[in-house]
Amino acid sequence: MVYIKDLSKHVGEEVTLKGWLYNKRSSGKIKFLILRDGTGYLQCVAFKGNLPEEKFELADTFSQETSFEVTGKVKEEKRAVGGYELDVTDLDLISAAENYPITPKEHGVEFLIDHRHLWIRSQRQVAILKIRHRIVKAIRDFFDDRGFTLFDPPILTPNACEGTSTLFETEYFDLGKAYLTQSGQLYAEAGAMALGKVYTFGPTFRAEKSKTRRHLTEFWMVEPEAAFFDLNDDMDLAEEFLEYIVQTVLKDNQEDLKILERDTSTLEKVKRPFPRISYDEAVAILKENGVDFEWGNDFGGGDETIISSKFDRPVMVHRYPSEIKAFYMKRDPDNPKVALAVDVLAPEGYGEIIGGSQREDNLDLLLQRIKEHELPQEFFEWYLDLRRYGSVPHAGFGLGLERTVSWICGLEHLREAIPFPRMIYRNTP
RNA sequence: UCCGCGAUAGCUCAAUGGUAGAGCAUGCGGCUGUUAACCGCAGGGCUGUAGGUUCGAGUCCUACUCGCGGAGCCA
Repeated sequence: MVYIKDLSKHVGEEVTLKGWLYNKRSSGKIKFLILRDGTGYLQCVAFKGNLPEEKFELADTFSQETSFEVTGKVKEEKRAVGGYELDVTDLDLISAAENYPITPKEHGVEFLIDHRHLWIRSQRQVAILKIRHRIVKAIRDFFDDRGFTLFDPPILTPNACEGTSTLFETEYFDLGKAYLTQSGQLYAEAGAMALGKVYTFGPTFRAEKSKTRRHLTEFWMVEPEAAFFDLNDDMDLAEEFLEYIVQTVLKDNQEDLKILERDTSTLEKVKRPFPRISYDEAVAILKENGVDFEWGNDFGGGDETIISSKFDRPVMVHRYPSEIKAFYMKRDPDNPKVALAVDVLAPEGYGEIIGGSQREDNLDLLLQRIKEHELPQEFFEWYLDLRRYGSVPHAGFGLGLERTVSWICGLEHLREAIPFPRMIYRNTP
């Protein structure tokens, strides 16, 4: 048995393939069966007379998504999808598929998402999932090659990490409530004090009732954290990281990007250095564009689009008002009103894909922040220990995997960037 | 939580307040190079639910349910 992606090595040979029927066309004495096997698409041509009569008729009984085995000679054929074609000499049914719900015509998003378990078989979804896989591998390769150690944080946690988001709650035996993690960052900080440079990579959960195309309740996040990094080191890392991911996908997934009809010219521009602007400069941009924006507020989705539209590559916005940022972010010694935080805004309106900061490494200041945010100090004692025993400057960031996939693939909605999206009104299939 | 929009055949959508229609899918027939193939025929509907207005409601009104998008919050 061979796979469609390897057909170039078998031109002229008779081979057997297995897969599913993607589409079928017939014209009397000739039938075209489009086979898909997860690695590609292949037009199988059944000429009457080239295969036993009963096998020729068997093809008529195959409906969309029927699984079957096919044998024939491989030849190059410009007219066919993928550039190769199979002259069928034998054909066998594996299992029938009656009335497959997703037909070759248009469907609404609601119908497709109801049938997500089948929708992922379609060409477009396969391309997205392959790119997602390549991005995940690029992320791991990037950090592994730069001395970062994978460090898995717990998913069940006793408290709200940043004390702001609404979290999913569950009963944890006799210990009361536990929550699904919204970030592995605090644990990553502990890891950085042990291993120097670490990254976490796993699912995170937000119970916010967000009803937008940019939100999921369950999504994947990668969070590097490095000891002895300041904000500039953090931004250097973030831009090298994004450049690597985008250029890797451009190198390895041209076919998939073509299927998605992604305009790759904007992705090709994702090269260092990225523009770095302060929050103040970003506010000035908004005001120049007629937005009535008050210093101290956070940017909304529309604001982010305006700011990012001024640049041809991702833009890093740093030094946000500390009031709107998490308690653990270090304040700028030159201006305590702002935090040493950075958000990276993707181009083309895809918004914030990275949020990061230098962390507060001073015990007394951190204690003060916890009080100001009215957080329960007892839950943070272990975190405060990191400042009690050899505290060092450190920084890190979090990158949302689905937003990154969404941006690189040019998707309309985050729900296509993950195999089984979890949204506020949907947890099936 | 708030603000908009929507719900008609398996799917995508039409239908001035006056007999509920098309394309795709499905079934049958035709075609030796098709590219979401094409041509012909056929089956397929309690118009989201409950009320109301009207001689008459898919269409107008009210409530509800479900969904979609946006705000807030964030990756």
